Amino acid sequence: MELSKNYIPSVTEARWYKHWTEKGYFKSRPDERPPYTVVIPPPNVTGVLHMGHTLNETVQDILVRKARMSGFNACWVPGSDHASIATEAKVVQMLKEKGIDKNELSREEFLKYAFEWKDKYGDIIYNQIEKLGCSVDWERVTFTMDDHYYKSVIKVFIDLYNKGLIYRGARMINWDPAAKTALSDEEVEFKDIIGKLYYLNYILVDDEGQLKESTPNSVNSQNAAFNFITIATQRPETIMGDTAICVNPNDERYKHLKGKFAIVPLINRRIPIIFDEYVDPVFGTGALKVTPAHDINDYNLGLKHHLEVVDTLNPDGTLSAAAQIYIGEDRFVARKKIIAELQEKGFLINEEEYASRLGHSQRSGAVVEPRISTQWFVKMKELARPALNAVVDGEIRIHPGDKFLATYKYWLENVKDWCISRQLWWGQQIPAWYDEKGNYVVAETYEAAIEKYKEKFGQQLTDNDQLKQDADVLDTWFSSWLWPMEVFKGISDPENHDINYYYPTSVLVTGQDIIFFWVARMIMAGMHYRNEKPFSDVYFTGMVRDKLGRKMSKSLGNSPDLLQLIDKYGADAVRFGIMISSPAGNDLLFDEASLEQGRNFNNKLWNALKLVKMWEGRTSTDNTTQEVDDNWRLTDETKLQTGEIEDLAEVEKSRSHHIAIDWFENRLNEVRAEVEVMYSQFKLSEALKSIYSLIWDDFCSWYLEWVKPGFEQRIEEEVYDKTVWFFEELLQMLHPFMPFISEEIYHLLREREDDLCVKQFPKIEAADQNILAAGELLKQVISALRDARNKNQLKPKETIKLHVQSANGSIYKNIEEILAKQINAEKIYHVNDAVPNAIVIAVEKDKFYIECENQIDTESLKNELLKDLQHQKNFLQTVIKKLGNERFVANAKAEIVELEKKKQADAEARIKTIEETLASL
RNA sequence: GGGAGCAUAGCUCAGUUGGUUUAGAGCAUCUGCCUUACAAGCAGAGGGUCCGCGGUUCGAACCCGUGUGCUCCCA
Repeated sequence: MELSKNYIPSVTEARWYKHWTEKGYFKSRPDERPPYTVVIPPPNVTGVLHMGHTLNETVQDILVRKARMSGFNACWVPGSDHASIATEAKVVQMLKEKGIDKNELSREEFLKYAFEWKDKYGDIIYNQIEKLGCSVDWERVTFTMDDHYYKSVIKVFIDLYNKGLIYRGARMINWDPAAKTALSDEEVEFKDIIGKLYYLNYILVDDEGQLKESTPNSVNSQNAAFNFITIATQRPETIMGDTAICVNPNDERYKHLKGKFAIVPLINRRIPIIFDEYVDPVFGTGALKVTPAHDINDYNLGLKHHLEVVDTLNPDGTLSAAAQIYIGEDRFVARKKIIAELQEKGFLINEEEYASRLGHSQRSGAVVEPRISTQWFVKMKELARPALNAVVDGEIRIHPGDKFLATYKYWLENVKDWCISRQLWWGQQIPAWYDEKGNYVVAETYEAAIEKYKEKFGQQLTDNDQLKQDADVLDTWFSSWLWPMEVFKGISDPENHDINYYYPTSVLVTGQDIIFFWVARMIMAGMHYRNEKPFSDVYFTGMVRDKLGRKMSKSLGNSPDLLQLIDKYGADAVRFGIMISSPAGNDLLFDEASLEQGRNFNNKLWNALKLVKMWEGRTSTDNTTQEVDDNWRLTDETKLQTGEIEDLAEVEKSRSHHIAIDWFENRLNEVRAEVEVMYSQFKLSEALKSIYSLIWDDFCSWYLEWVKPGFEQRIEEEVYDKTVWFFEELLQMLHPFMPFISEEIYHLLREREDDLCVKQFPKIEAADQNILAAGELLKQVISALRDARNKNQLKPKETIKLHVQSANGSIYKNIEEILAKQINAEKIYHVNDAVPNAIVIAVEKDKFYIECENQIDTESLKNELLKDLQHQKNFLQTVIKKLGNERFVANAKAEIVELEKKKQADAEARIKTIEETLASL
């Protein structure tokens, strides 16, 4: 079979994904194996997968594939989220472009458009998940608005309401004037701004001071007929909502104002001066205007002092009739006009810059208004306690823990009630039913509501129109917090087989930005409804940034298109690129260069395949070592004794191949163990690096070169078989990270029935440290000799004669063949004395002499050796100093002292070698 | 304002209970190679005041204090 020059991902990827799904490898049904369950953090249906998702899905796929290959019944549930606010905004926008006004549609008509939208974008997302190679169970796709899901959300709402954990009430909430809905505290993002502090004069009047017709509604600084109190405010446009001025009771400046009143500029409302320690006398003028309808702190003050609440804003952010002036104008426009008027009329006496933070809606970006509004809330305190304990007690482990544990704890310990109603249509409609007077009952259906109403209010309703359902829907997170349960129908059918088998799930992989929105609340819901954690481990990935460290955003245009990347580099390379630069929990700086590295790695694997395939038909069975037996690793000496082989010289020739095989097998075991530890610590990037290096450096650069037969030469069958086997093992290790190419090469290496995708990992054998050390020494010697060739300008094609002077010459005799091949030596001699007129190299205790025709630059050789000598002597010095320190010898552990002694001996031996080498020059 | 985290090679990061041959990797850089798997490659090299200062210790990249700089969360 002819293999292409380079690996071409596009063809193989589609073919293998189809094969895997046809074979049903990703399908999971409960069985006797232990489950490994992962639920996808549902991407919302508003868009396409961005690089953050790509990282996230890749991490999950690696964990799931690894589990599937390690004896677990792996189940990865895909799905998507209806994303109430975001989707509704997009649908409204889409309708607008079609010339349709949402307000002219009925709820049902609007939802029809929304579901069309969902089908379109849901499919785009699923297509991308597939292209990326994600091994999700496609028969378990769940959407948060699916019928069973919808019903379970309603069921939970009713249940929590009946338990008194959900209530309805008028509270200060965050209002999004663009989306015209309430938001939860978590949906508000604060941004630093440079605002202004405006100093305003309010005219003071006595308590009986009814405003007379003649009272001016302007003051001039020259006009001294009035007394004033000066307040400082950031929001002069809210003065029409002022219902008091508050000062600190201990503030001497204002003590005389007890019982006095002030007049709100422009609208002439008379408001009391109140006293409360809440006010900081140092801030501004020490006098605070109180606007209960538009500030949470003012609202609390208002409750305490029984102040009137005047809401001067409409839901869309324009001024309401209650504002009396600039009615219907946008809050920001009105603000400018009010400032101008205040200035003109002399009320504004000063303004200064002021650093502040302004709340923005996470979804619409609009500046959020604090607003009194009647909404539905979840009482969080009671739900929070078990969720806190689950993490604090270590039942749920967070990775990386040190970073997020404190954040998690703080939030739960200071949790506030959760506003869950949204003034939208896209979502689960709140199951509350009202009569004309506003009395309500909570029930699943209209019929049930009628019954409930009768019970609660003792009234028989005769006419169907008498109860109306709440028009609002629930916060999307109020549905997502049930995700790990309801994807297995754990809420709608709590005792079913699936939920009992798959729950709790194994690991949740998600972004750290939704720790409160989602993670904490899922734990609450899980603890409440199943009395069991929803997952054992939480793995937080970092944020994907561009290579300059900037957040990826549409406006910067620095967010690449996933499908284009896959087209250009292949899915494996994308997965490789994003994982190799993704240290656990840290932000990753995305650079296409790492995808290129992934593509190059594909190619390296491909070429290794080509090399091995070249040997396929060239195996030789004409050798004493042809029989591969279980004891093939026994030393030849042992075999001699047992009579298995009769003559050592006979096997000498293949000896070096055995060393290569021996070494690589142990190296494989060593890395397998390392990778296993990294998996358990979620250090996936590190694991990939280890596998990458094992394949590229150890397998391709060293092992394959060591066993490579000469031009037109045959390869021993045992060596060939072992090589193919090693290759397979490497592909298996790589498979969770790069599933497509590993499967492809696995099948090209050898005709076979099975698939790598579900091949089970072997038991990890311990690595023999002595063999590993021998391999390292060989590599070290080869590198040193190649370096010497380089430095002495020996062309790669020029052959050399190598003389080895070692007290332990047999070591080098055994690896002579490899050594000669690797440094292009035509002949290797073993000597007992220095060889004159040669390039000398000292490695550990051994000396090497390169005999060649070039003029030898003794001077630079000498310098090189002197430099090394100095280094060794300095090192020896520090060791001797340490050992000479009585307190070190007395206090340090015995093995540490022993180690230092060994260091000393080794350094002394190296120094001796170098000195002898120098003497021979 | 409160809290958390980080600072190691040009860049991105490892570095285990403080002792692992006077600090490692990948990428980038430099040198030499079109060597019959691979130039998307091969061989080799250079590169560090472990942020500054002080302390604990026989011994500190690691522990403590402090300063500086960056990032994030919360009000």
